[in-house]
Amino acid sequence: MTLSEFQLQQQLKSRGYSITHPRTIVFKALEDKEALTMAELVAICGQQLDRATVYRTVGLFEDLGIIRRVQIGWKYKLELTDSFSHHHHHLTCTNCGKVTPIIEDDALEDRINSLAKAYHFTPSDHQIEIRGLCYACQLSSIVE
Amino acid sequence: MTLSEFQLQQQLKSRGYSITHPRTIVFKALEDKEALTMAELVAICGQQLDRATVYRTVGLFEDLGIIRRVQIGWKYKLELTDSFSHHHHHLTCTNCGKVTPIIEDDALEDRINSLAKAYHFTPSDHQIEIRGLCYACQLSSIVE
DNA sequence: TATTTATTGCAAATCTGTCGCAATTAATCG
DNA sequence: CGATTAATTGCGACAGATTTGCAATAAATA
Repeated sequence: MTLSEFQLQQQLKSRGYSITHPRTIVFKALEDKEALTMAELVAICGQQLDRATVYRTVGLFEDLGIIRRVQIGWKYKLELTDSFSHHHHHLTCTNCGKVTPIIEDDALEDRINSLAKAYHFTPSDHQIEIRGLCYACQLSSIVE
Repeated sequence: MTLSEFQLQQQLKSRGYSITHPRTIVFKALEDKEALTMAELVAICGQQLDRATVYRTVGLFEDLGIIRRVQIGWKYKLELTDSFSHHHHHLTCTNCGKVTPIIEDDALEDRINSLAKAYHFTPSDHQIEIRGLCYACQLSSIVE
């Protein structure tokens, strides 16, 4: 069992939820992966789990702060929250669709927090998506 | 005709699309407004336009860079892009759902652009959503 | 104003996400 | 470990969101 999996079990147990096979499957599907769309997640788990179960599990995990939704391109995707992965943001290539994670940047995080404060907000989470052309697509667009 | 409306017509014409009544209606519905959900937009235009037309127009406007989708809470909303409004981001209250626009902040924008550059990305757009508690909800949560 | 082509409305089809309920599984306790 | 209890799941049905084909209509062009 991975450390994250152990954490998951703690989280569930401490909040009075059972540790079930479906919940473990959904969690593993998201572990150490780039964000997935709901359709992708259902496709991965779908052979073993009912669609409704995947939806219910995602809902529960969101409530528990285990996963969060982030917008990527036109859709939202699901990924583990910072407790189970590393805080990061996303670069999306509008040409090829490739998603690159941006590792945490203190200057950026500080600015975000100052802004929230300036608006009298107590921030709990935030997401940033930068859309544009990745290096490969810039090169190929020059060639064309 | 507003300046923006003129710009819209230029955009459409220069890319070979017709300037139609439905397209004008959808554009006006979004002009000078907070971001709308698709359901809200359909409700506003729905009496004059077919649902399918609203969807098709939104798709076209996204392709043309006239409108963009931003994530607000768990849903996406639609708003005019920077060429037709002012660049801004969003604070979403996770308690009452209120959305507050954050006016442009140079320090933040600079950092975003530097990061994109560091990853060899040519950025075209970006969006930031900060989730948390607004001032009013912080006060009421203390009272409880 | 007539012609040509793009665009729209309509209806049907498809996805997405939700719900109630009976069957199953996990947790608890002896 | 096996029986009991309560939570969870799978299934089928359903409501809402989004897409599509096609005939009717409107915009652009000359």
